[in-house]
Amino acid sequence: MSPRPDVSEERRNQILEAAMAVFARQGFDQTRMDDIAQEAGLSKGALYLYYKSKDTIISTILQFFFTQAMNKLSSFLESEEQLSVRQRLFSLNRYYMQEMKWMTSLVPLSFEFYAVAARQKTVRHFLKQYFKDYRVALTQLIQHGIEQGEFRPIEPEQVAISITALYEGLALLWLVDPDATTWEQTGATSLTILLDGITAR
Amino acid sequence: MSPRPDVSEERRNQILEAAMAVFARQGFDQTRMDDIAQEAGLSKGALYLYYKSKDTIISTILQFFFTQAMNKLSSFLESEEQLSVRQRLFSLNRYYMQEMKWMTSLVPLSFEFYAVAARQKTVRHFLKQYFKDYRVALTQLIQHGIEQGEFRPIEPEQVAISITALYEGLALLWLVDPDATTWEQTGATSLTILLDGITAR
Amino acid sequence: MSPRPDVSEERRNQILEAAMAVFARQGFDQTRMDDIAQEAGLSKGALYLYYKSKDTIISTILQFFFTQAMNKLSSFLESEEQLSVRQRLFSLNRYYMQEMKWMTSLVPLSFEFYAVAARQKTVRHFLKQYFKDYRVALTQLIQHGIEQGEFRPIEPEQVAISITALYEGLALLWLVDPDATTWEQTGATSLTILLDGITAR
Amino acid sequence: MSPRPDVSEERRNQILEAAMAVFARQGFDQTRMDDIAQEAGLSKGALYLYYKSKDTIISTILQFFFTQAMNKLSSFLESEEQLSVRQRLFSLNRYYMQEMKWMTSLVPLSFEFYAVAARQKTVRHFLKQYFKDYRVALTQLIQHGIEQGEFRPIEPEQVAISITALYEGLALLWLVDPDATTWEQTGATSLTILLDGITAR
DNA sequence: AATGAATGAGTTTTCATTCAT
DNA sequence: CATGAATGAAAACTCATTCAT
Repeated sequence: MSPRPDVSEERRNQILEAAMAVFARQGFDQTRMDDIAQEAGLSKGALYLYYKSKDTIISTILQFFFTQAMNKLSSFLESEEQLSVRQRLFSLNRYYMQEMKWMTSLVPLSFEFYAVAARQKTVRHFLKQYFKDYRVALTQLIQHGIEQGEFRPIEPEQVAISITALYEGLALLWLVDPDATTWEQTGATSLTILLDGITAR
Repeated sequence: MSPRPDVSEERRNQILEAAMAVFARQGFDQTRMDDIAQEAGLSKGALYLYYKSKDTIISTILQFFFTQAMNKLSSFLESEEQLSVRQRLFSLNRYYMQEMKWMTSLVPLSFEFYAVAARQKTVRHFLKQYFKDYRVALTQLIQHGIEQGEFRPIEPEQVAISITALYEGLALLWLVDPDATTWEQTGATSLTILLDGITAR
Repeated sequence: MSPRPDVSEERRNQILEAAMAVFARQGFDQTRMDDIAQEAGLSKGALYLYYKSKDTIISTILQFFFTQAMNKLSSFLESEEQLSVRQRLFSLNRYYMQEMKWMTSLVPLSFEFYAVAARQKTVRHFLKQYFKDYRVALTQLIQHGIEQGEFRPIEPEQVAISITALYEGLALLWLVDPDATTWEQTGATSLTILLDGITAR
Repeated sequence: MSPRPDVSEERRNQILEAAMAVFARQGFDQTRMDDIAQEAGLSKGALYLYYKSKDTIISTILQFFFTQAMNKLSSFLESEEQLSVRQRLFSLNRYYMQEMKWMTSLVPLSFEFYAVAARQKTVRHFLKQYFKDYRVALTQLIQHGIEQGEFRPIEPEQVAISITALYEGLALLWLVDPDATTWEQTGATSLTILLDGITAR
């Protein structure tokens, strides 16, 4: 009479979120299935009802995490089309700097994956595609800036790479020393310098 | 005095190098003491004659690895004092790009440490100091450039951070996709853009 | 009286047959309650409505399986009383050889029980009784043959044991190598030899 | 100075014997690696120094057990060539009946393997070859008996199968009910009947 | 009656570390 | 100094059984 609602999807997310939290805190290898279970408020056995193995959880997170990051960039670039490229990049910068606060706990996850990428082909290939998509999106934006006369004629892809590298590097420095500087301002300053370097005069 | 030469130091280095190689290949957690012993051509027991534990090996590598990186930067900055700051930075860039080739196998090690830094205070603090030293050194150089009139008056520390972040980010992108671009050129271009952004006009 | 017919017995048999099929295929220990449930087309929970535990299912099968085997022998021996003992044994032989075909899938079950018998007193005792009953029935038949002058005076129980052993042994050889020989003929030949050995001359 | 003797072979046998004892007592699936370790007087870890897995131990036993059984038959058949075939078969019978006593604890092992054979191709194939070798050896002996005029012209292979089946069946009956009869005599009687059935008159 | 989600004790296997030789 | 056999404390994963619905 009362059809039990399907809790599968809910459980899968519940486990995924718990796993992300614990992985970010302890790293993949230092995290026990028991830790995830406890964080999720489930039993160890329940984990295996929804995910085949620890590796499956990890690779599900990999996809979820970077797909979401890419989606955020895409939707950001699609918006505010009336603004100048420079303005849109600064807007993105502010968005990232603000994200930092609640992503505090998730940035470590990125670096877990980067470490794994060095030794696992599948992870490396996935991230390769992610960074490629990221680069392509930024390249288009820079190209647009060149066409609009905002930037001087410069290889747009190289700029895209520079921007990507800059932000990944800043994330690392921030991870290691959150109090070293006022990161919001540092992000803005770095972007300013870089854009000044390509701005048409 | 002692008839036999002390091989302690030799053995310690032998183990360290073997460990670095294997750690870079497999990651800290995926590496067995057996793997290190085999790579070093020693027995597992011998490892414990020279290092108290696996963790001790790891933290010895941490110090060796980043201290060496810092030393390289220092000695680089001390040399070529007759050149312009811009020239010296490009020289450093060439040096790094060239290092990439033989450091191919060691870059993963950095990212192992970055992942660990997220969860271990001691590692994080060590890296914090490393990046601080790095930042200070570059800040001095930039400051010198400003004083020489090469660069416009800009917060030199922010530039130092930007440069550091840029190169760490490039290392990551290169790790994930070594064939994505001509990294030597990309390094140079990125630096060009950045320096163009701060060059006095 | 009850509007709904009692499906209990039906369910119990449904489960038993499913379990026999799966046990024969995978062995007791390698069979999951899930496997039985699936084979029976029921839920895992339903199994526990009709059987207290996996062990209960197994011991119910033990009883069902060998009781049925004994019943078959009994009813066989009771029939064809007008024939000679020799003829009745050959008739039984043909029956067994023909059974082999459809019992193909259940012979493994016997050997599952034989393996268990070695370590579980209750199973061993049950089989002990089964083989005793079997022996007694055959002994009577042989005794009858002696009295009829078909066989020379020989310890009838020893013959009964020999016949039982022979058929159990043939079942094993057939299980291990179904194509080694024409088992129907081998069964007949073996019986011929054995009966020739006790036939009055 | 004192070269440590290689204990590998010793350990491997030590483990094998312990495993055989425990497997015979508890069955393959009911035996824990801990049980074997304890029986062998070693730690669980030590087991894995000498055998890759539980399955490896089992299949090593499979080979050891049946190869040894075959060797015993072979060497038995090669001896006493001056005796009649009948005498040699009775001699073998006495040997087996006497073996029973110390094999008490190992017969269960056979039936463990027979149960596994039903579901594992590799085990089945191994046993298939074993029984084939066994059959061939006995066939030669029977053939010799026919040529010597001891037996009437009868398909020797069928007789070999009958003898093999008879002894395997007797082992089963004995396993289930060691006290049912005087097995030494039953073995002799069974063989007598069977040989009487093929003896030239 | 029936379901199937959830549990958690139990099992195999791994591996850092020790220590007798 | 050096070895490598041995240890045993984990850790991933399984599955009989329970129970809310």
